[in-house]
Formats: sequence, C-alpha cells, structure tokens
Amino acid sequence: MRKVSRIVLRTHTCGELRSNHLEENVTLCGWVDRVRDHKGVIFIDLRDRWGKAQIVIGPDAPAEVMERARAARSEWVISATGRVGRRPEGTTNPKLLTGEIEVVCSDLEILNEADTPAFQPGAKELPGEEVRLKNRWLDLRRTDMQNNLLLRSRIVKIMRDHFDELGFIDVETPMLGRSTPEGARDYLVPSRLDHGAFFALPQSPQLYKQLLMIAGFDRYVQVAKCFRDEDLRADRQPEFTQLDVEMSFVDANDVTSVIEDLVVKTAKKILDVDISLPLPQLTWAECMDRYGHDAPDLRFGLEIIDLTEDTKESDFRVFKSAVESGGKVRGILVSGAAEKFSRKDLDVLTAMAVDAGAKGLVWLKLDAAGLWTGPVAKNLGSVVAENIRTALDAKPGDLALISADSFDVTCKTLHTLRKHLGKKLNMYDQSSMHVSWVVDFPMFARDEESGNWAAMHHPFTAPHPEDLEKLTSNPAECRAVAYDLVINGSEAGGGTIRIHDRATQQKVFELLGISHDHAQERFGFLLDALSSGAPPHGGIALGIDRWVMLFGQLDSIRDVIAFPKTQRASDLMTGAPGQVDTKQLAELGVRTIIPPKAAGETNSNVK
RNA sequence: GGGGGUGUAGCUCAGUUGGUUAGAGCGCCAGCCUGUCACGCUGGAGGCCGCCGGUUCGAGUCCGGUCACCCUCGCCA
Repeated sequence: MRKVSRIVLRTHTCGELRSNHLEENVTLCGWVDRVRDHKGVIFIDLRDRWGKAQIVIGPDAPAEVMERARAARSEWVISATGRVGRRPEGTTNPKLLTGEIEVVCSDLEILNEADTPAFQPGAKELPGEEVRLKNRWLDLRRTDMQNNLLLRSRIVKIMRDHFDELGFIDVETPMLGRSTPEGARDYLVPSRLDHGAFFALPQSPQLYKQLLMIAGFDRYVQVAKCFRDEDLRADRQPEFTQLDVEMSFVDANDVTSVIEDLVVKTAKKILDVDISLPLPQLTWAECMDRYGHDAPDLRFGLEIIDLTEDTKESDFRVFKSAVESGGKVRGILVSGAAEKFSRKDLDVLTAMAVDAGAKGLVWLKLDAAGLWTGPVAKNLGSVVAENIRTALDAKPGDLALISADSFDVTCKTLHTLRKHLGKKLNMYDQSSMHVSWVVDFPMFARDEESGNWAAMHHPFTAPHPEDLEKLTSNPAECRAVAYDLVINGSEAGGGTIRIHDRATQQKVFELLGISHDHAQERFGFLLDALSSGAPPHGGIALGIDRWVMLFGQLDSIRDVIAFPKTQRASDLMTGAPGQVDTKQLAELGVRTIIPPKAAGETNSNVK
C-alpha cells in the first residue's frame, strides 16, 4: 500500500500480512468484524477491503488498550499497532490468508464508534434485498459485493485498455439532450430558462457518436450512462452503463472482430477461459427457426423441429386449425424424459405454454412399443404419428412437446419451454460460457398497437446491401446490417452499420411514418450532417452491467451496481425519487396534476 | 397495466384446525471465562405479526382492500 498522504494512519492493509512480516511493527486500520473476549486475552478480527487480520490483546498489553479493546463493538473503526507475531502452534487459521500471523497489540485507537448495524456484513445469512438496499453502505461492506464491484472495475479496465490500444478516442457526450418519442420512454428534465421545454436524458449516445464519425474522429469509445424509463427486470435497470463504440470506414466484420478480441481477452483474464474465434454466427431467421428467440442460450440443444409438413394430413383439430390460419406445428423432443414428467408436471408445462400465449400444449410420450401415448395421441392418426416420430427422431421413453399456432406464438411457447427445461434438466454446465453473434435481423417489425412499421433496432440502421431494393418493394423481408452479441442466452451487446447517406435515411424515416417535416424538425441536424461528408460507419454498444453479471455468474444486475434502484425505480437508501419544493417547480414553470403529498405520506423510507 | 411470490423481534425464519402469556437461531445488553477464530457458559431486554377494514365470543392464522419488495408478461427503437 503506497502512502497517499503525509498523515500515515496505517502501515499495512488488513489482508497483506504474512509470515515474512514477522517481528515487524505495524499499524492496521479497519472495521471490527468480530470480537472474542476471553477476559485475559481478547481477539479482534479487523477487516478492510483487502482482507482480515487477527489482533491479539494479551495480558502484556497496557491496561487502557485492554479497556478499549473490551469496549470495541462490531463495525467500530479502529487502528491497532503492534508486532507481527507467529501464531502459537495449533492456533493458525487456514481459512484466513493472514492465518499464520497475528498482530500482538501494543496500542489501539478507536477512530469511530458505530451503532449496532442493521445486519452483520460478515454474517453467512444474507439479509433480504430490501434491507440490503436500505443500508447499502453496509451491504457494500460484504465481501461478495466488494468482489462484484472489483470485478466490474477490472472488466471496464480491460475494455478501456483494449480500445485504447486500438486507437479509439474517449469522447463524452451530453446527458441533457433532446427527447425522441421513438424507442423507449425518456426521462425528462425541465428547462428553467425555457419554460415548457424539456431535456431528455440519453437512452444511448447513438446520434452523438454518429456525428463524431462525421466529424472525423474515426474511432470513438465511451463508458456511457444510459436512461430508459421502462419497467425493470432482474437484468434491467432504469439507468445502466454501456460501452459505446463507433468506427468509420468499416463493415460489420470489422466491428465484430474488434469485439471478438475483447471477448477473448475478458474471458481469459477474468475466468481463465479460452474462447476460440471466430465466434459462431447465426442469422436471426435461423435463431427463430431453431430456438424461437433472437438471443438463444446455445449451451444446450433441445432445438425446435418444424412438423407442419409432417402433420398436414392430420385431422387433429388443433393442428388443422393452426395450419389453416397460416400457422405452424412445431415441437421439441426431450430425450428420455417421459418418465420424469408426471401428469402434474406436464400440467405445469402446459400452464407455462398458456402463459407464453399458446392455447395449450400437446404432449406425447413414446412407449416401449414405439407408440405415442398421451391425451391426444389417439387423435393423430397412424401416418401422422409415425411422421412425427421420424421427424423428431424419437426413441421409446422420449417426451415430445408440440405447439400449433402462429409462428410467433410457437416461437414464444417453445422458447419458454426450452429455457425452462434446459435449466431444470441440467442440460448444461451453469458455469460455462457460450458467446455467439446473431446477424441479419429484419429492418422492420410491425408495431402491434399501431400496425405501422417500427425499426427493429433503431431508425439509423443500414439495410443489407443485397436487400436495398426491398426497402421499398418489400420492407418485411428487408434485412438490416445488425449484429447482436449473445452470451448464455442474454443479449450482451448489439450494433449496426449505420445509414450514411441522406436519401436512404429519409426513405427509412418515411417508412417508419415519420413525415418529412417531422424528420426535418427532429433529426434535421443528422440529415444535414449526412449530406456534409459522412463516412461509412458503424458500431456497437455492450451492456457493461450484463457483462459483469455474466462473467461474475450472478443472477441480478443489482449485484453489480453500487447503488441500484428497486423494481419501482426507487432508491431505498436516499428515498429518490422524492418530493420537491413548490418553489423549485415554480422556477421551472412546472405544475403537477397530482397534489403534493403531505409530509409523512411519501413512499420515502428516509427518516 | 396483467399474473405469481413474500411481508411475524435489529437480521434469518418457525408458528398446527381460528383458542391461554407469539417462539427459535444469530445479533444486542449484563455477568463469567488467558488461545479463540460462527469461541464457550449463565442471565436479560427486545413484537403495530406491513397497513386499513370485515367475519367471529375470539384473528399472526379466514375474507376484502391497500402498500412495499422480488420474479415474470406487456414494455424495453
């Protein structure tokens, strides 16, 4: 530990002393993790970020030191000075890195007392998340959380070094920008100097980084905070961090290669895992066909098989009506699972299917004689039954789960079941990493509410060169030059090659139902910039929070964020969001339509 | 906005069919203890059973509502 100031409170950290420090006189500072008072001798486990060390206050210690040690309580901040001694034979602690030694205390100073903590940061039992978030400073004292944030710091360092070595320039972009009604809901900030006008916090620095390319910066990178006012999930926060990247004079391959090298470095340095390049690439269409999802977990098989052709002769009403209305019959085969799933288990799977939007779920078990059994088996007809058996390559004892519905619904249903079964049946190693690209996304998808075309990625995505003509003739089949990075079934990043000419950009705006005037008003600066010498460019954004979660094998994004928000986007520690003075509102020219809550009526947990 | 789960001591939880004074472990406080490391032993304090209402002779337990937290669908270009 280097001295950072002239007032040296400590000579070493709590985690660094070893037997090579024996007989040295040291001073440690930290938090009292535990006190074991044996009257004549007191042991204090002193803890800091670097580790734990045992302080011994024996009968030889000065009386006032003994007294102070006896007074010390959990989480008090103390400094202890003494000689590094070897622990007596039989009293070493192999569980501690410093377990060979102890500090024989000659002086002890209480730097700060502490109230009894709401929970013990050193305890094995993890408190409920509400308690952890309310007392986040205590939660962050826990070794797990300290390791998580350390991991995050290391990953961000790897990212920064990687892009620095490749000549990328870190440029900051504004947090106060203009609202764009497309995409996610914006967080708004009222303008004091222009009443009735609002800034929006960035959903991503998308347009700014494109303008940096047009300005000639060539290679841009930023660790960028992004804000989206949408509902939360275990892997979603209203404010999150992206590693934002943009490059000029590149095609998709140039961008993905840069990221692939980063994936390899990160996996090697963090997990000591070797990832071979190039990463597998699946097209979006292939993903939907084989896995029913655009970010499939490829750590296991359980692929979807299309049975539409095999079942078209069937009189079974469920299959027939699905196909007649333009849908599909598709299924997955769960090998050897027939016996593992009782009627009750299958009811649960059916409920999951219904939850995913299906009308029901067809399940079939292949018996020893090679015949399908199950409530609808007799409705199939022998030809169709045999077709299904062949198509699925089913063996006696196998379970088939079949969904007959629109293509979209079968995707959703079978994806849900696949994900559930993969985990439940332990079909993969939880700690393994599978990284791949999903490419050739469609440019557009129908917006279900309005029926209009909506950009699948964002409105600045370049159409696939081969599909340029389809942009007008057949937008539904026009592919985009887009690529998503998928790790273990989680979207860990996504990017596109951008439109770099004004005419194409205007055409895409038109298709999205953004009128000429509206486009001019909202994106005029982009259109002007595009017609002022815009280089071909493209980029990607990586979700840093998700990367840390995935590389740290954690289940919640909140565990890799120092001060996260709850599902209702509130901060239990500070009480944000909170009420403001009417005076503040008046200055901003803002009035709320809900009367201010009386004191004590707020949701705030702050006393 | 919809579905599901949880809410009992500071923390983690148990609490039977609705029935006496709501329990345990950890923590806290006091005492004892010279080699512990989840120290040990003895004693003690600590409860708006989330909140509001209802049913009942009687509610932690049943019913309705509500709030918070978590998971999830919608949503997240």
